[in-house]
Amino acid sequence: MGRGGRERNGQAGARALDVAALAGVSTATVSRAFNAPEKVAPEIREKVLKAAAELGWMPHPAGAALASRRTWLAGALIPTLDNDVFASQVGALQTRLSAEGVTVLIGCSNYDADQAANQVRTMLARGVEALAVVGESHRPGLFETIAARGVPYVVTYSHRPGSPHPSVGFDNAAAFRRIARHLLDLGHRDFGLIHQPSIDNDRVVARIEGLRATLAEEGVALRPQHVREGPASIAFGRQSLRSIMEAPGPRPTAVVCGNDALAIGALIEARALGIRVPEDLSITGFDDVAMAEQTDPPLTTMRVDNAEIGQRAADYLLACLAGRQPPPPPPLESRLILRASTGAAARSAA
Amino acid sequence: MGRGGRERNGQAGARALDVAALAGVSTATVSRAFNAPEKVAPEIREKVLKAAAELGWMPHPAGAALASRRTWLAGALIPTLDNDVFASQVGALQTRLSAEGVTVLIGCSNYDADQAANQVRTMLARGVEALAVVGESHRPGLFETIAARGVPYVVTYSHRPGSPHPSVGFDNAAAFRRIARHLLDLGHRDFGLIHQPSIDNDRVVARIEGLRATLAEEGVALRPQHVREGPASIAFGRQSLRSIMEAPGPRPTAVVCGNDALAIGALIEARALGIRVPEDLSITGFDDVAMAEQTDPPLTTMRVDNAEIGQRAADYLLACLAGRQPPPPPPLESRLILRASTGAAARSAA
DNA sequence: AAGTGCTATGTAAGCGCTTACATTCTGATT
DNA sequence: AATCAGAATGTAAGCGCTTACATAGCACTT
Repeated sequence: MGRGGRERNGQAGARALDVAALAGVSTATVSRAFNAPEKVAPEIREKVLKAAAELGWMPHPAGAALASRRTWLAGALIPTLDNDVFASQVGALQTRLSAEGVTVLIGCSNYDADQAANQVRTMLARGVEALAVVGESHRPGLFETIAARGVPYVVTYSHRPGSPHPSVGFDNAAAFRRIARHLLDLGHRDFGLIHQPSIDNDRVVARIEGLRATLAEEGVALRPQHVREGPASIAFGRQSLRSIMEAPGPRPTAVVCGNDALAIGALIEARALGIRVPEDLSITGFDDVAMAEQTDPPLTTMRVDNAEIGQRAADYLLACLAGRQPPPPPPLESRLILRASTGAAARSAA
Repeated sequence: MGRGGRERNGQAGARALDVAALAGVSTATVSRAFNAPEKVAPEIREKVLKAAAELGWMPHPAGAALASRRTWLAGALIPTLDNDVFASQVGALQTRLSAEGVTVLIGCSNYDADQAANQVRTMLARGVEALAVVGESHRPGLFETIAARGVPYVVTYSHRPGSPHPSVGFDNAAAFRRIARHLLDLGHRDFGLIHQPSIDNDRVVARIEGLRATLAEEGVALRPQHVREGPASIAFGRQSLRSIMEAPGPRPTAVVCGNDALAIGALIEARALGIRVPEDLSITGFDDVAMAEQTDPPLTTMRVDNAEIGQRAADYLLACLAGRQPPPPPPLESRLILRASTGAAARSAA
């Protein structure tokens, strides 16, 4: 039988009806004054706005969402907020979307595919109208679920040629091919690799494959004893470099790292071990964090414009929401930043 | 006259009514099966859940919000996502809140008070039921606006004794008093200071005041030519240290930095200038970032557990939402991490 | 046998807004 | 003067859900 006794709670309790009454118009006009100002005569619009201001009224989003079937919500699925790379992507995405009145919901997967799937489910349940998700290695059916809802989405950060998904990012494999080529050109033939966990992480997998493929072109292979996989931390970089250099057999003359934190760790440990960089050993990073140009020697690394990824992803999704059928975005370029941590290969210690 | 021709859009178009029909119950029971399972007989609940699964139905949040007057939305206002300190706070806040079914909306002010006010307005309009905001120096009336809506809030990151707001954070002034005391104890009497922009930033202001106050106790004052204010970057730290050391008159024997990035920059520049740390100059940071223990020499700095701030803020807000009147949270401790960048004062060059 | 207190379910009235369609009013056209 | 197009506004029917209250069913009492 419903609640009966209306009893508005004194607080934030103005409704469109109250504004309409105060302005001497109907609720339809109130709504139009806010959502389609051009359809309301200027002086009436003025009156409505004044009445709304007086009552401190703003359209209640739940009511609006229900009636208009629009939520003005978008979602961003990222591995973690604790990584600059994703934080700045999301930041840019949000800035761009909020300028169009779209609020961004953030979901963190903590690099776990199940959590990712849950977050997406939650966002969908919340009614997001567009979704940006980092990477494309997710639980099977994830993208289908999204598409089945008719929600436009875009993969961010990585751009794999041949991927069935629209994506805004760069080609991770190509980026590492570029690094490999650079080192090969310097004469290196013995390589080490320190990288992040590759499970459920297509970016890391692509990088490793890009590296291996390019080395293979010159008949060079990575030796297992020169490869380390672990947390993307300075500490892991240090410990890995030490154990690689202590491994039996010939030492690598170049160590490729999955990101700058690992590379900085490697650099620090090399110094601690009395290994000269780049004379005895070349080291490369990835990301070009602020610290990379301040290390001694400064770090050769790849730069990617993460804010631009976020922004382009936002633009793409916005275009989809506007009903345009935008072309899949082109890949972004990553750029090799040559600094002093790489140099001509030392005579191999083999 | 309303839309008339119902015409459900094939897609995600199941309603509670459809589920009810399929399960052979009323919509009330469907609702209860989801929101108050204990009030529904187990076998009926089972049937409802199965029917919902079959139709791929989930409660539509706008309808739910409208009817229940609950949005299960909370907001977090931070300066920027581009800073680990805030990113991890938000991350922890979100993890905790989402475990209770609350979705977090993030607003970035970019250190601008007007943007902050706008973001808060937007979040309030979106119907957030609780708010965590970094710092307390905001546009006058901001907190009143929030409180007027009956929305519980908590100030994060800083905890100022005597503040009228509930806050989860540490006492920035006390933290810098601690640093000052440490350096005074080491015999320093000539200080430099490199800090972030202080406008609209109560944390930075409190730190500076804590430092000045403690120095004053020993009759020590900061000389204007030894103070620099600018972006919290490694580069600004470098350039500031150089210009401080080049300033006419006696050089400081200790330089206090507003955060680790500035301190790392100062450390790098000291090395470039041939100034020995800590023999000739002591340097301190703030935050204890991962890099701080890897610098040469490792950096003396203050550690704050940002994840814990986020988590406690979440717990406090959750308690408010549960209708409990939780006591204002106690301040957190920041901890001085003594490393090798600080040492006994050199004989003053005065 | 009738009454009592439970608990599990159903009924139906909104929540606050948008929007299709109806209505009114204007000024231009015939 | 009559007609009509077009613009501005009003009317009122939902959007999909929750929940106060009513009701039915059941196990005990007395």
